[in-house]
Amino acid sequence: MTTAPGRGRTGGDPVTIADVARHAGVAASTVSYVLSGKRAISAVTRDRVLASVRALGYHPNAGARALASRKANVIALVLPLRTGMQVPVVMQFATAVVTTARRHDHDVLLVTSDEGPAGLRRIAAAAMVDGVLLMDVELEDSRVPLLRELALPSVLIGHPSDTTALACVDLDFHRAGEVCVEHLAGLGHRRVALLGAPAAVYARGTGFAHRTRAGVLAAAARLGLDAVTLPCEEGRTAIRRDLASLLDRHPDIRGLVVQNESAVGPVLATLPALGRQVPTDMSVVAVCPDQLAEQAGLTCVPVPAEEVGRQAVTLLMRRLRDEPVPEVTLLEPRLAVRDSTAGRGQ
Amino acid sequence: MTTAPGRGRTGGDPVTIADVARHAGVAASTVSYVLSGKRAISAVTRDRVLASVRALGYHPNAGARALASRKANVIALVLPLRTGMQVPVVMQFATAVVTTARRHDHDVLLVTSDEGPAGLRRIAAAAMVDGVLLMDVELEDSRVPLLRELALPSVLIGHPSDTTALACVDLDFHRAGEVCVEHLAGLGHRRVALLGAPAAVYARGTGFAHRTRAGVLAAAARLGLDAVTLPCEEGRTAIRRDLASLLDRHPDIRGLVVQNESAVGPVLATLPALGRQVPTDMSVVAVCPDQLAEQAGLTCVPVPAEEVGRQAVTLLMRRLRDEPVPEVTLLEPRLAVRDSTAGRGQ
DNA sequence: GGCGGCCGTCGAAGCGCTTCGACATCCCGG
DNA sequence: CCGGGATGTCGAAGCGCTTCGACGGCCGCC
Repeated sequence: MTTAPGRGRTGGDPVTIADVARHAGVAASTVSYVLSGKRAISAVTRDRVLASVRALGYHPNAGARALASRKANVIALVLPLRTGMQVPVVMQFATAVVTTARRHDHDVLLVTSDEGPAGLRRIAAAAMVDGVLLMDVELEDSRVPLLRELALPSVLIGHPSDTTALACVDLDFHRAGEVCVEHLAGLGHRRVALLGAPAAVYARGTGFAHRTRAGVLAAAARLGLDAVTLPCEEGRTAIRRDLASLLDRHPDIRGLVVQNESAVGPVLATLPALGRQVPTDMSVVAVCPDQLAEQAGLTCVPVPAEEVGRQAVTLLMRRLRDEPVPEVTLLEPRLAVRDSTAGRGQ
Repeated sequence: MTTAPGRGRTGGDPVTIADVARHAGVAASTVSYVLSGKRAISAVTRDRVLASVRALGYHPNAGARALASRKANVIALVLPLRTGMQVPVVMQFATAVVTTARRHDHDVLLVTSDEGPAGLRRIAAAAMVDGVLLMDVELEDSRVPLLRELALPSVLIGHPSDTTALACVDLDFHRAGEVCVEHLAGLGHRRVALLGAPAAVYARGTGFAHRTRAGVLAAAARLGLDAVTLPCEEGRTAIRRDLASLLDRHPDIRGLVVQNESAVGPVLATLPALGRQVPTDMSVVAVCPDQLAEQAGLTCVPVPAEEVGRQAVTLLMRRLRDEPVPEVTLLEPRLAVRDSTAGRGQ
């Protein structure tokens, strides 16, 4: 225990690997090898070094480590921080990402999409991160070619149209759409509608919106149901209007699939006002965060944000180790049946 | 334009400062000084260097820079990623932080509170960040003494009881509570109630909850109103129950202050069911994200998440430059009057 | 009994950058 | 016409870490 005078664990005096080496009576490289496990070290030396590490409160300097090893031990999380997105989902997702990354001894750098490709370029060129997690990927996403060009290990949340040489994780929204319709069909409903995302989201070519719609239509066709789909804007009054006009044009619809987080509440609030009790007159099933649906007693296909986050990080870590990963990982949707759906005549 | 063969801007070949120096025909240190502006450089040299920087697509290696300059140009954003928090607020806040930080040429490392003090220690000791933004600070927060000990530049969002040697930013929740009550009083209401955060939040000693309550009570006392305050749990049914029991015990309440994001919707939905039309029978004013209130046509004191985020980063940057900053920065609440409040007899 | 091989450790060479002191060069004033 | 302060540039010394090659000691094997 030869602690140099003045050496404490508190601010001001960063403990270096040389300090640890001196304290343990070994070479700095030995300390490094103990910590990284990249060479065999005798048990007795290892214990002595580890004891010194603890005694001095040593944490390797991130910059030096990154410089020497060419790994930052940081991943970037690129979030679509435009407002109006699926906020709680993003949050849950971010939590899962950070937690999982920490478990793999990595930290998370938060990057907003609106820095755009330049942001990615910068992050990559500065070697600030070893890999990237990209959220809210659109069908034709401008960042995708860039990722290929930069040869930056990445995992996408979402599902661009060309997934070659990428790694993507997503809920199987196509299947989710099918599951909703199958559920409604199983309850005996023959006419259903999808109240989808805002028109702008479809226009942007956002994968999940398109895929859900396709799934709804596919299942409807397969099961011989009548299905109509329409986008749905945000805001109480817009929703009310869209819903009213839908029911006006198709008064015999008995099943509603809602894929629009912010519409769930208003839809449930508006239906009774339009003379439809849920679930007696109208079955409602949503694709939305489970938290939201649970509160409202809503049958839904939850968006498994946490699971997606964990998977994404796991895949990225695998990529960082140069292990092969599947191009597309789709999570199987599950249906949580609650009180908002019921059979005909119940 | 002597580009070494094979040197491109794409993946694989990091461009170093030496490359730029060679390309521009100057010493590496000159390039550094051009980029940092820390020494005078002649216009002609500067332009030549900058041209080379652009031509080669040079971005300084973050690790090397951090190592040599002892600044990471990164700040940590410590978020309370426990669920059930004010999700959209957190998101808005995070957006503002990232955007503002980028404007100051800093990046943002996302850290979860649940790594706790150890996380802060690690980040600080590894010199990964130059400073820390701490959200969701409680009255007696265990991280506060640690911050002082680590001498880590920081800005707190929230307002612990002892702010000595700290820098805190927050909405003036005390004043917000007052503003709500003053508004209700101005409309002629004499009996008001505060439907607050979940009991657990008070128990945790969360500043904003306590302060709002204090503000409500202070204004009520000052203006001679009857005020009752009670916590409010989350979840539709709990809210309904709490609200019903409140109105049962105090049927003559005509003004309601709601400070619970997740309660806003259910409260508005439940009041008519309990025989109170808004605003005819009951005026409702909330302290919540404006987005939420706007949707519901609710009079509110918005939580200015963006503004707080910007301010926090600005203060932190100032701290990093060793400039003095005020210990407490309180943002003046403003009232957004909408359709949920009205005078008696209207 | 000697030698090849393995194990455990060390020293040194960078990683790419900043920064300090040194050194020209130029211009001004005396 | 020369000294001296700006002014502009350079070279070298690290920053703290990883990693490579080297090397001594030990064991087991022929």
